[in-house]
Amino acid sequence: MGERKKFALEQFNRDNIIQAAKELFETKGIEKTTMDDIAKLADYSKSTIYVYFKSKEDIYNSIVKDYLEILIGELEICISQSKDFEESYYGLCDCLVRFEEKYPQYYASLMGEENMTNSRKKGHIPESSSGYELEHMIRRLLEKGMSHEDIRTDLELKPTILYMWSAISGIIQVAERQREDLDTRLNMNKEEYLRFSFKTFYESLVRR
Amino acid sequence: MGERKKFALEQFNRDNIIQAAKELFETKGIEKTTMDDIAKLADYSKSTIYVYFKSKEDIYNSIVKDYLEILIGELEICISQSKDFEESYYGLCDCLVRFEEKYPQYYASLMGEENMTNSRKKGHIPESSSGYELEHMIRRLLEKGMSHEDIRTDLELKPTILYMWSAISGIIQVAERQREDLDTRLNMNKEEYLRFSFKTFYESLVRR
DNA sequence: ATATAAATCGAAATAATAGTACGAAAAACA
DNA sequence: TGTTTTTCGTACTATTATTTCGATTTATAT
Repeated sequence: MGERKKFALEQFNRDNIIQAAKELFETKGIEKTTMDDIAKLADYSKSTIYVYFKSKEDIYNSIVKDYLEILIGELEICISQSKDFEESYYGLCDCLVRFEEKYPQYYASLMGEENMTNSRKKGHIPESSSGYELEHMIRRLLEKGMSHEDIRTDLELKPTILYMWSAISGIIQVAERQREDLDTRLNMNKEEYLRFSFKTFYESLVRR
Repeated sequence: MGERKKFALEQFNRDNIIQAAKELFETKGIEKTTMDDIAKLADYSKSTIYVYFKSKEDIYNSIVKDYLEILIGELEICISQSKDFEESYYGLCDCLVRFEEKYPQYYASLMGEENMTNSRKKGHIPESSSGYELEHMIRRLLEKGMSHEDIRTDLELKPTILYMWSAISGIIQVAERQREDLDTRLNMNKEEYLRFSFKTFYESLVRR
């Protein structure tokens, strides 16, 4: 009987909790947000929170998963609309940069740069490997829309795609980290530096 | 009077504590290592630990700083011994890869990928910006040993150095993260993938 | 050797917070 | 109306970083 309804209700409650947590994580930061905070804002008792999520990390991972889907959605649209490799490439770069700027916290998690509690704890492998999923997704997207005609003939497609992804994510990461210094050192803002790097990299990949 | 001696003693104590912490962090992991553990292993009372370090994070940061110096030392040697840009480049790559494999935990911190407690806490900027120092160092090293003759004439030197650094660090990061999958997907091991990527990138930079 | 100062210790107290326990109250349901 | 499910509230446990502070040991100087 109440199977579907029950499920819907459960989702409803989980969503409320996640919504509250999201807000708090963004304003107070993850570490400073307590389970009591979340309970209060979501207007549930703490016990109830623990009915729907088994831990704070569980909540965090759910949020990350949400953002993963958002990002993947954006990437899919952006790539599917592209006419050729060049458009896909720049679209992808742009998409990632915008996402990183909008949700730096979650971007880092999605990239596998970090977990909630930097759990490099010996032997503790994060259950939600959403971090890795993203890279698989990207590779799938690129493999689909890309052919041997698009890149230099001396490069093998599959390793090149991963290589390309490495470079792009490295560029974005460093650009963000060095944002302050770009101006001083290079007389460039982040925008310009990114354009320069993406372009230089693109041209190095394409057959000339 | 006892100025020099006092300083030496203080260093001695700090070193003992750091030594103990290092051991514990590596065996038990950072989070699972308590201040009591450190005190016991270092054979000091907990109160004394707090005389020399103001927090657990302070200890961690000191350790990271040590590794930063080690890495920088290795890089300096490796680059100063190189005859030309090609050697510097591959030496740098090799150095970083070896370091990353030896001390993955500290490598990540040095790279600014993570702090002890992933302190993306709002407004909390890590005091010890050792993360950023590394990048400056690398840039200095490369700028010194590199000239306009080494890279394509259409590229400006300074932005290119940062761009190069982005790509290298991205490649290493992704290679480590995807280590498991490289075999399945690319029929390559990490070693081979890295060689491929570094080489491809190098050739894209160099004037042909 | 002895008084003074500095370093260290011990042991208890504080504080913060994740997660648990469990009976009572409320809501949904049959 | 009786039964089941959900939610609540409150108190409790457990862990740990960090602080406090008087007592004790060690070094230094007179």
